[in-house]
Amino acid sequence: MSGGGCSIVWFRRDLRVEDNPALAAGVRAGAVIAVFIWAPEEEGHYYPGRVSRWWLKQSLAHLDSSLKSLGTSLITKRSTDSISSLLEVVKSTGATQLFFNHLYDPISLVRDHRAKEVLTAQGISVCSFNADLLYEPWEVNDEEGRPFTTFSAFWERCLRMPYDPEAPLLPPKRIISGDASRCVTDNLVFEDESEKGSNALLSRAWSPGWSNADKALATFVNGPLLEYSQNRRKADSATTSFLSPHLHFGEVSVRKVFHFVRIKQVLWANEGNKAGEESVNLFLKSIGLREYSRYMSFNHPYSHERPLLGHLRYFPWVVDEGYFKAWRQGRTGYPLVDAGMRELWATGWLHDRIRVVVSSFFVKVLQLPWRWGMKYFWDTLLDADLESDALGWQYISGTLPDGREFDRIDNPQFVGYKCDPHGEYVRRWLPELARLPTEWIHHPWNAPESVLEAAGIELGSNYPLPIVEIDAAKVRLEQALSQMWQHEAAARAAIENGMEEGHGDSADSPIEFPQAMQMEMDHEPVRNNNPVMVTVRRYEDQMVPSMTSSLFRAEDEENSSVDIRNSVVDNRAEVPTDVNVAEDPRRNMVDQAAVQTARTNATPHFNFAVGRRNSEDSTAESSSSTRERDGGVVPVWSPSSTNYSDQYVGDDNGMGTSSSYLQRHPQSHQLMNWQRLSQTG
DNA sequence: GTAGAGTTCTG
DNA sequence: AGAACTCTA
Repeated sequence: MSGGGCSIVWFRRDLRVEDNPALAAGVRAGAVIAVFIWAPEEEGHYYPGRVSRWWLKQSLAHLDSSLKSLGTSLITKRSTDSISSLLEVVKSTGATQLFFNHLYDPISLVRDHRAKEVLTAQGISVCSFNADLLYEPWEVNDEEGRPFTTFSAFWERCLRMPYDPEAPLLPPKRIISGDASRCVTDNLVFEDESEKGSNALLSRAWSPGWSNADKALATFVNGPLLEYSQNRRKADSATTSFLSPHLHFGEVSVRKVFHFVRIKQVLWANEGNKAGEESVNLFLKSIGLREYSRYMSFNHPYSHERPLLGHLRYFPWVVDEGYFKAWRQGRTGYPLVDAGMRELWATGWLHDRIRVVVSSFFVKVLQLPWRWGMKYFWDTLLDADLESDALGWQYISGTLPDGREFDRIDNPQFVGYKCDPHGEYVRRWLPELARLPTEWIHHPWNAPESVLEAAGIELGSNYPLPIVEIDAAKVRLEQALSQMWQHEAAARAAIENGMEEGHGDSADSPIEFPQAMQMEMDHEPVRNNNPVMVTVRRYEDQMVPSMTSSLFRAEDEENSSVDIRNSVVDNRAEVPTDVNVAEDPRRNMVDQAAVQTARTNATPHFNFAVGRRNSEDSTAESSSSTRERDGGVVPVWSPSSTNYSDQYVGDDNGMGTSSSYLQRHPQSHQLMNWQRLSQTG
């Protein structure tokens, strides 16, 4: 309306027309150009996996048709640099404003900040919004104005915030389309020929797109939610929300989910329905975890690559690609683990409980580096989500103050009888064990020969023996920990002698991904010169030998969508991803301006650590800038504004230099264990 | 009312 | 694994 210049609404992971503040702002301002830019190279290692790309493709098509019915359409751009593409769109449309919604992964924080700077410098007015969280990360602080470092404290605070999360916005009634006639739309390619077959299966189980997300929400709230607290721990029940991929792509807003569910809760509370009330609390907690993952990512933008607590810095991870492969293929010899891994491969989906089982097995029993596992999740999960997965894996690895203790090994056999008491889940995904009685289903290695024979199982032949015994794993873990302690002590001694800097030694650099995975991720169909080769190796590498096509086909023909979905997962996305911000040269630049910005914006970052904390710092300002909802605060984060080493390593290794993070958790289990161990060692 | 066992929960 | 919590005799 004003001036005539139209505005660009930049869609990213907010692929919805309802409760989309950026879109609403665009509509309010006049004519709108809706844009989506596909620039996966910006994600570094974390090029989206096959199933995730499939989802994105569907979701964009859905969004486009919604926009069309409202009066405009989605401009898509294939790019290697989002910001230049934005500039192009600006030039070709004469837009004068840009609206977008916030993201909190490390790459986006940097990119969006830059986008704002660059576009503003071009005279474009840029406004960004919160569309992904109940509260912005910088709104949620403890009494002293510092960010929380444990989930429960964080979540409690969220639930007791003095103001409610914004109420969801209605979809626009219609959109006036800006003139995009001179703006070229690229045809985006999300799958190659070889992927189409596998992808075809997905549409039987899932319906991407914002209005489907809405339906999924309604279905869940009116159905399984009531018994969520009862059923949530069953691996095989269809009682989870199935919202995680929808949430990942922003097809439904958490605020809507929150309000919807809260209304139900009030209703149940009035009826004295205790179970229902409790279910809502539990479900909201998993929403809270998603919320927290963004919070952590914002406050610790390296958390997808490096542990928050550094007490495992010298842990000698097992770098064994054979183990890794056995895990991926579901051939570890532990039925629950194997069933999970095969389900993951076949469907891109896992119940949250099972994610915990397989990742915990990965870290504690196989003792493989958690980033490998996280990366595999990234490649295979339908709801792959960098922040959530980083949080999940760190939790499992015991590198969060409130994570699991590192030296606790979950026994898949016992866990199996808890979350799959009748072995149905195992039998579904491990056909070779289908005839094994429940008594032995989670520990076939103990079954009498006659039972195995009757079930047609020959251990070591058509089903593997345990790849590592649990007892052996315990021993090995203890040894590894004492080894770690020795290194730790040596390093400490070296520092005390002034021999070296505390950081920067080899223990700091992450273990590289195995060759095979590097290949998988580096060779993306779209940008690869030789797609055929790539595709093939990729497929072979991830193929699950014992199920192969037969299972696929069976599932495919008969049991349609419901069945695949039965494998349930709850709404918590657990996928990891990792971007190479750490490699970003900017990280080393001293950029006072950025620091300044960051501070005044009160975006409490990681570590102005101890020193800063005492100085009056930005608390006061922060609360003021905090609530400018519209147009306001972009999550400003700039790698240069943080002192990397301080951030975590220093943090917690217990060496004198330590600063922020762990110091606030002297009581943490991790630390205590660690000290205890240190004496042993 | 209490000791002790059993159960559940833990982000 | 361990704490907290519940049930039982």
